[in-house]
Parts: sequence; C-alpha cells; structure tokens
Amino acid sequence: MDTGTRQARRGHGRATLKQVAQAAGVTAITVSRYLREPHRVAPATVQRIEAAIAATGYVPNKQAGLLASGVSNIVAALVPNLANSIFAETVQGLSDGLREAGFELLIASTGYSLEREAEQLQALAGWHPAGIVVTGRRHTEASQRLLQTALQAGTPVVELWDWQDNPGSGVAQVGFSHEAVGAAMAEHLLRAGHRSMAYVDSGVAEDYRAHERGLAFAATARAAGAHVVVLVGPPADAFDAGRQVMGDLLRLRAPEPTAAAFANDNLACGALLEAQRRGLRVPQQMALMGFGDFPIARQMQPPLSTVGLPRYELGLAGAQTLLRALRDGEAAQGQQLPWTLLARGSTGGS
Amino acid sequence: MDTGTRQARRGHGRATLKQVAQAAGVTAITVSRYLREPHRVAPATVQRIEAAIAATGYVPNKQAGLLASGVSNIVAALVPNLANSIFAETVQGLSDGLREAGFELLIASTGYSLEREAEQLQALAGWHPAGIVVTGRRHTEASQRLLQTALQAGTPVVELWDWQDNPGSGVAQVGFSHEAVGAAMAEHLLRAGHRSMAYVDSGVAEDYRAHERGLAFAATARAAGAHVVVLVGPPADAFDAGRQVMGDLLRLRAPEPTAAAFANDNLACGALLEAQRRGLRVPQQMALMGFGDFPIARQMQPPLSTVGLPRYELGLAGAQTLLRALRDGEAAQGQQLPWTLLARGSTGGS
DNA sequence: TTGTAAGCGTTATCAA
DNA sequence: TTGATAACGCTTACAA
Repeated sequence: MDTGTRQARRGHGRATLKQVAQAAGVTAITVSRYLREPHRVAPATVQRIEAAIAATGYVPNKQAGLLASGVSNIVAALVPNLANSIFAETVQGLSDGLREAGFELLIASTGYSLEREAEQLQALAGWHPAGIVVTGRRHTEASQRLLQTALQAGTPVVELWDWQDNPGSGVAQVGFSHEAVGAAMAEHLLRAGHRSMAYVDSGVAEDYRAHERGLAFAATARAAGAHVVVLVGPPADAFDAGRQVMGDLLRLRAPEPTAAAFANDNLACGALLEAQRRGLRVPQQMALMGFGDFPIARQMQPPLSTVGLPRYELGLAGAQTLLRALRDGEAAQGQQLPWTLLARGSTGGS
Repeated sequence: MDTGTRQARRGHGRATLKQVAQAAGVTAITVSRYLREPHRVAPATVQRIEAAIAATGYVPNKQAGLLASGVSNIVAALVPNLANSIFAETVQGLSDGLREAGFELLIASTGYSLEREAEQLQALAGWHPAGIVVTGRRHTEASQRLLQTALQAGTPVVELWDWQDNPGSGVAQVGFSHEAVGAAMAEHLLRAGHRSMAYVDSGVAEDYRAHERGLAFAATARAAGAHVVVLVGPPADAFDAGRQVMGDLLRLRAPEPTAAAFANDNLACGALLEAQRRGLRVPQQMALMGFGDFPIARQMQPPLSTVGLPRYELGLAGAQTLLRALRDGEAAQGQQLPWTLLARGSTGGS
C-alpha cells in the first residue's frame, strides 16, 4: 500500500524517499539525513537504509531537493556555437572546473544571435542557476535586465572571451581585449616592414569580436601610415573561404598588399594552402597570419604565425571565478587572460 | 508584508508567483494559469498580470514547476570529450534538435572513462530527465542498471556513435557499425592492390570504437591474405602523433607496408605532412587514409582519403529519436546512420 | 539517534 | 473567469 498518497496524481515510476524509508523501517527524514550526514545515523539503520536504496534503485530527486533547500548546483552557460573548436574547448574547461566542485552544466548555444541568447537566457534563468556564464559583453536590453536581476539576487555572472575596462556592472569579464590583439597583429606586420596590408574578417557577420580585432588592426596600421583593406570571407567552410579570399587578395592593386591578417587560423591556413597551389612564396611575396593557434597552424609549411589563446583555460578560469564568488558571497572579480603573438615562418618570424 | 510566510526560512531574492499575484491583485493560480493558458484569463486581468511580471522581474521557477507537474524538459547527455570536434558537432546537433522542441540540455563529459560516466550518470539521473543520451554501447554495470531503471520508468535512452545488432535492451542506438567501417577501410586498400598495411590506432586507450575499427581492419585484411601491423599513436597532439608514427611506419620491414589507415584524420594528416617533409610520394610509396572527414582532409595535397561521417546529423537524429519516443510513449527505436568511404588522392582515388 | 511539522514554488483538481 | 486546497519530493527547524 502506498504511504500517504491515496490516488496519487500519477506515479512516475521512480522510487521516492518515502518508499525507501518504508522499506528500511524508518521515516523519510532519516533517509534524507543518511544521504547528507551519514555519520549521524546509527550503523544498524545505515545498513537497512543502504539495502533499501539498492533494492529500490532510488535516485534522489534534485528538483525537490533544490526547491526545499534553496541551493542550486546548476550553472547555466551560453556559447555562440558548440561545434566551433574555439568554444568547445572553453566549454570543456568550464565543465571540468565545475565538475570538481559538484556543479552541473546546463548549456545552450546562441548561433551568434543576441536574440537567441536572450531567449535561451530567459529559459535557463528559470532553473535559478547558482551561476550564469555568457559569451562576450554584448547582449540585448532584455538580457541585460535579466542578468542584472540575477546579480541582485546574488547569482554571479561571468562573461567569457572578452575583456575591457568596464567598471561596475557587476558582471565579471574573463577574457582578453580583442582590440589589443588586433593592434598587436598590425604592429607585428608593421615591424616586418609591411606598408600595405589586408585584414580578412570572418564570414560570420555577428562575430563582433573578430570585427573589433579588424577595426583595431586597421586603425593601428593606418595610424602608422600603412594602407589597409578589410575584406570579408565568404560564408563557406573556413578553409575554402580562405582559399577564395587569397584570390581576391591577389587582385588588389594600388598598392598591392604584402601581408594579410585573418579572423582565424582556418581562414589563414586556407589562404596559405592556396598561395602554395599558386606557387606564391610565403612570406616573401605575401606574409600571412591567423588567430587562435589551432593545432594545424604549426603544421603548415611555413608554420603559420598566429595569436595563441588560452581556450581551455578561459573556461577553467570562468569556472573558478564563479566558484570563488559563490564561496565568498561577493561579486565575481573578472580577470584578463594572456594571449601570445606567435611569430612563425608565414610572416618571416623565427 | 509577506504573503503567508512569516519568518521565511530565507528569501533568495527572486520574485515568486505569489508576489506577482499580490501585485496584480489576484491569486497565484491565476498567474500560473496566465503563463500556461493565457486565453483562459480575462483581458483586464492579463494586463495587470503582465504589468506585475514586468515590475517584479519574475522568472518562473522550473524546479517547482517540474516537481508539481511531474514533467521534465531536461535531457541529460554524456560525451567523452566536448572539445573533440567529432563530439562537439554531435552535441551541437543534439542541442539544435532539442531546442526546437523546448528541451534543455544538461551535459557532462566523461573523459573516455566508464567510471566517470557512471558517476556523472548518477548525478544527472537526479534531475529525472525526460531523456538520456550517452555515447557508445559500453557502460559499467552500475550504469547499465541505472539506464535500465530509467527505461522502466519510461525515460527513453539513446546511445550515440555506435550501432550493432543488439535486440531488446530497450536502449536505442543511433550510429553506425565501427566494425563495418574498419572492414571497408581494409577493403578499399586491398582493392588498390596493397598486400602489406598498417592500422594506426588512437593514443586514447579508452576509445574502444577506434580499436574496433582497427580489429575489423586487421581481420579483413588478413582474411584476404595481406600482412597487417597495428600501431598505437603516442598520446600527443594528433598531428604530431601522426608525424611521429610516420617515422615508425617507415622503419617497418619484412614486408614494408605500402598503405596505412588511421584512427582519425588528424593523425593521418600529420603522417601525410611528415611524408611530404621526407620527400615520400603519397600514394605511390605509401597510401594513407583517415577517418572522420575533418575539414582539413580535403585541403591536403594530395587530398586525404577518409570516411565521411554524419557528425552533426548524429546529434540531430539522436534528438529526434528521443522526441519521437517521448511523443509516442513507446521505447525509442534506434537507427543506423550512413557513412561514406571517400576515395581521394592519398590512396590513389579519383 | 530519530521523528514531527512546516514549507520550498509551482501545478492538478475540483468547486464556485 | 477565478479561487481554495492538496499535492510534488525533499529539507530546515525544532522536539523528543
């Protein structure tokens, strides 16, 4: 016979605390206590409870537990794209960092759309997560409001992959300045003597971080008196896009570019491969550099100059930032993570 | 003044249904009804409720909702590694497929460890997810029991990335036979006339799917009278591992291998690049083929022969399988997904 | 060491 | 069209 519920609304087939308790000859609270503070339960009782749990296949219901205790161990995370290796590694870092602390990851992708980010954020917020992780610092007004509400309720919020002086909003940024990277890329090429160059932006129109790098690249180069063209890659496979763009680059005149920087390594590798196919010498006739230090970059001939990023570490640092804020009960503190300009053969580097 | 709760255990700062109701001058159930069946609430009331929701920044608490309704919209998924592009794309497909149906993805990675899979499964099961997705068909006994319990409670379970005749267990497999792929790889090389070949296994010892392909490869080749050596790549970056293995391959004698198949495209690309560096002609002196059809494979010179996989589609199909089972209330039906042997230049193909 | 009572925020059921 | 009441499965606070 069922304990307490006559004509239950509908059983879902899963064992409950009450059923385990009944099987063990105790009340629910004792089983609950066993699960949280086993040392406070008599050894004999422990045995009976363990047997009952095994027999029933009991799995504690976390919805109920969280509701009752008001403590969440969910972290909600939003990334533009899970398949993109750049974010996938960050998610893995996040996952690893959280797992150790017993947190779980509720994840969604936005497809680089701020509107979808807002929708997903709304949906995820309903879980009243212990922390929220988003990608980048740009959000719709609705998202901003939601994040502020969360912050006020004591939920730390972390923005990954971006960083800029931005005092106060309460959101912790864990990332780096894409402006600084763009400028450094330009400086690298300027130092090598280039006076006419191109920046090849990503075909993903909404990837504003790539645009920011491009803007800073162009501004820096122009400030130094160089000539700059900004192109946008076609929305194809990145390698193919890079190959195509290389054709466009070679058609530019007055002045012809002698160097090109790309929004990511795959684009740059495509261009490098195409250059080789056409018998163009890299870096002598055209210097090339990418962004991201994907594994393939080092394998190219010549190796691709690029910007090394702490992809995995970003996720890990994001997790730690969140955990720290949770532990100390304070607003999360952001941090800048280091990137490295890797001068390799494709720009005449070491 | 608070409605009902004097000396509440502790407020978490977030607005509740009750507070919204109070602000709108109705009771909680009316607000709840507005959220689920707005047409059954009077227009004037709707207005007041909407204002109240906006004013309070109310976000419905899903733990409470699920607990009360007994309906979950969470799907729990376990993959070996989120950073690996092969699984990342599958997760993206899963995410996309579920999002449309309003489901959310609780995800964890196992690092290819069955023990960690079991732990994570236990943790995720506590959410009483509507469906469970795991990778592969091998699990610890504890995991098997847990999955069976879930199935008996009506929770569909899908195994991705694997498929074999396996009547009955109730778990739906969505994938393909790695044995068949391994055999097809061997046949491809046999057809090209090779009589001595190598299979280069992944350095990830627990990737049993790669091992299965290798076993089938070796068995098929040997059955045809060919000589086969199985090597294991070092646990380095896959490209570097491939480069190193190429050195090992060239040291093999009696008979020297004229072809090699690899556990994945990155390994094979590393080997191909190394072959080029050494001035070895591919495929004339050594034919090479990979697995996975990563974007880089097509870009190689010669293009890498490989096995094309429905990475994204696997996730999508997994989601659909789950949704179908949920909708029809029946056990999920598995399906085999097609792969393609892509004969390209590195094995002398078209 | 164990138990009782109340409540977490929501939804199902039935009544008005 | 709205509301009162009783769950959902668990935990906190307090008592025995």
